[in-house]
Amino acid sequence: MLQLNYIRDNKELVIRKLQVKNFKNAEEVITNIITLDDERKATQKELDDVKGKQNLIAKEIGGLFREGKKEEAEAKKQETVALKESEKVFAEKMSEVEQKIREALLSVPNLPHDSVPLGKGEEDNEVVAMVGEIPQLAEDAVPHWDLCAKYDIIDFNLGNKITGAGFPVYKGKGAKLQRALINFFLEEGEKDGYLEVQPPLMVNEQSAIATGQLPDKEAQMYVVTLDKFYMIPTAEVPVTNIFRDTIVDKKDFPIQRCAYSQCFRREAGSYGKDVRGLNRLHQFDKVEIVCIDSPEHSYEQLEVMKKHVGGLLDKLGLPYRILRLCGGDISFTSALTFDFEVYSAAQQRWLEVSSVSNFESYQANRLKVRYKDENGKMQLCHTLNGSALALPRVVAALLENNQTPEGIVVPEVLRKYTGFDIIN
RNA sequence: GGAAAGUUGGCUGAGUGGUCGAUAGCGGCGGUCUUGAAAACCGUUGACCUUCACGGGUCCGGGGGUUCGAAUCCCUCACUUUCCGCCA
Repeated sequence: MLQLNYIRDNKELVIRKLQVKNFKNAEEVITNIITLDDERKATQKELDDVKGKQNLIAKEIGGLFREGKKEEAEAKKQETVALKESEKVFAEKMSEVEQKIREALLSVPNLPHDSVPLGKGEEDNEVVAMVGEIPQLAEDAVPHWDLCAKYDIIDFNLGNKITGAGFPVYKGKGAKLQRALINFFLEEGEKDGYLEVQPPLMVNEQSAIATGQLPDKEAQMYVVTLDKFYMIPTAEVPVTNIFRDTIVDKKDFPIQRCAYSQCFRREAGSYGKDVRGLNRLHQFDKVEIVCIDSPEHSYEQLEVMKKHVGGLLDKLGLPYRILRLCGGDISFTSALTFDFEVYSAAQQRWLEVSSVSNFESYQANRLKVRYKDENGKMQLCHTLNGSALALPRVVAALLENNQTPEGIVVPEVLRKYTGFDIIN
């Protein structure tokens, strides 16, 4: 959520920036919010006045009773009758206006950073880096879903039987490869100063609202109806909510957390080649990194996080590119996002394996994560997060890119975790 | 699943209808003492809305009610803890 005072002070800038995000009717929506807020202020003043008068009378009555002046006190009581009536009217108007403001603010996305390019969709994203060599595969190279079947390491049909599409069963070396990647990612995180946490996989409604999954993305989550819990779509939700309603110490910046979790996404509306094999799953494994920092340093921290994510891919020997998402493709809550995509050589496709974002104070405003600045003033923190990394597509690329006539070669860095160097 | 007790400021914990935004301790900040630190002592220390300011208002888990007046009484919801039952 944007801060109302910021909108008031920077109306033109806000409207201009919202247009970069292709937000419709920016001018109208923003003008309306300010008008509503003016109304709120006026109403509050009247309400405060009425309450002030009542408080005064109540005190007088208290004094009169103590002095034993009963009749005078009773007379005073009459004075409050009219005040109570108008209090009711103003209070109703107040909550009505506040509700309208809240709804309007929730509908406004975060403002994009100055560096966010204009654009409508993914075709307009800016490629900022290309790292590694695109592997040249043999003529008979096959996509990962064939390799999974050939070596019997990931069984999609079995998952279909047990649950449904998008819930594969990992077997033997496939399962071990999963464990190896998780351990590798977590230990690399620890090396770079991230404290490991293991969060709940279900969250309550409040947590889902705080990080922005509700109300807009409700259809993407699995819901435990009996208890009204939501299966997490990413560890970002529980890990960021660790800090909900807290005042953190600026001495602790940057606060860095990493967490492995399974993630659950309904992925309503997906179809075709996008969902083949490991490309898009309903349940998948991911190590997430979450940071909290001051507004002054959050963009520095974003670079630090990018370096961490890139380092993981370097070590795995996967070719990748980094995209700066354009206004049309960047998420509702993000100010600046870099996507990391690995090249999956048999599919000849780029697959997104990480998304690293700075949310500035947008999430923090809903979460109420604050710190005291040098002057002792309360300030909202900046929150950031990124995948480091999501497993399935990393596995897809590893299988495809490393296939040889003898089998699939396990990257050097993973061997101490897998205990084998080839899948055959 | 059954029963009981709770939810107060950064933390612990008083307060059961009127100078209570709230006693006290811890912690934090400032100071005295000290070469420095610790200890001791003194002072200070909640958030939010509104206002140029003075000031006014809100907040004692959430919501509603009673009352001239609610942290305090009533209703309701949520959560926590303890005991019993069940159990990885």
